[in-house]
Amino acid sequence: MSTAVDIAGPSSPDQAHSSAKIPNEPLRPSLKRSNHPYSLSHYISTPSPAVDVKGLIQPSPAQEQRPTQPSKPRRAPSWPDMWESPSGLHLAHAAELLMRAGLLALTPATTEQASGSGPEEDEEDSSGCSTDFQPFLGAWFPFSPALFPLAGFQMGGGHWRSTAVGAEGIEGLVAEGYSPSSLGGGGGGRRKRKRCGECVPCRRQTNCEQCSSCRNRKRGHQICKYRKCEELKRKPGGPGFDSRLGLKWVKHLFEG
DNA sequence: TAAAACGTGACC
DNA sequence: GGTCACGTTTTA
Ligand SMILES: [Zn+2]
Ligand SMILES: [Zn+2]
Repeated sequence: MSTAVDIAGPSSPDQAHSSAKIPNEPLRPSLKRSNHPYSLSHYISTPSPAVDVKGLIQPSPAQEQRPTQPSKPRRAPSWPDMWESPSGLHLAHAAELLMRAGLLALTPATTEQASGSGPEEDEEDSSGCSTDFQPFLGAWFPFSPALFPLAGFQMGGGHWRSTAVGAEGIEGLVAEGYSPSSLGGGGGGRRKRKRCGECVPCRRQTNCEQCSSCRNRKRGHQICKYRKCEELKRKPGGPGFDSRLGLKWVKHLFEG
């Protein structure tokens, strides 16, 4: 009874509350593309969406117009980037093994999910983000879904479709790879994950200004609690999962 | 164990 | 150089 309410949270009256920043679009350029036309009532348990929608979604026309790509063509997510786990584990290796075995068919599971033909965004909080891949696993992946978040290989974070899918997928890219500069140049520095941009909190566009994070933004350096990405809330390696074990297992599967 | 504080990566 | 916010460390 709290979760649902939490999400709706202290619906900020309007973006005026969104602190100073959170420029009309709280989401970074790469994010704001995800201009979902959903009727908010989807993610909010509010009897009268019309009202909240205004405050939360804000159909700013400015968002509509896409200036034919920002000056900075967010480089397409190259595989290696996505495979690198935040924990330093190179999923690439595992992936290679998988691909060699023909298991990893990077087919975007977006077929209809993105089509919007189905208003039912079966997006149930966190599960929604990682569900994309579920079919794969269930179908012919010898791994349990729980294995995937293993090496920071979070579907929610680096949505696969981004690579294969067309413009839409790429544009909506939120947590595509990481900046090339930060990848190797950092020198062992751990990279930050990015919000998925699709979960309920991510879709929120305004800060509540009431939660502890909002009130304590100066010191807390945290995003509004109601906007905290569900994916980021999860531990990078999943609860009680040792990523190294995961890789070992993968190798073991293919190399004996 | 959760929350607060802090360091700093990422982006502009 | 400033802001935002993720990840880690410290504190309660
Ligand atoms: Zn808040
Ligand atoms: Zn999210």
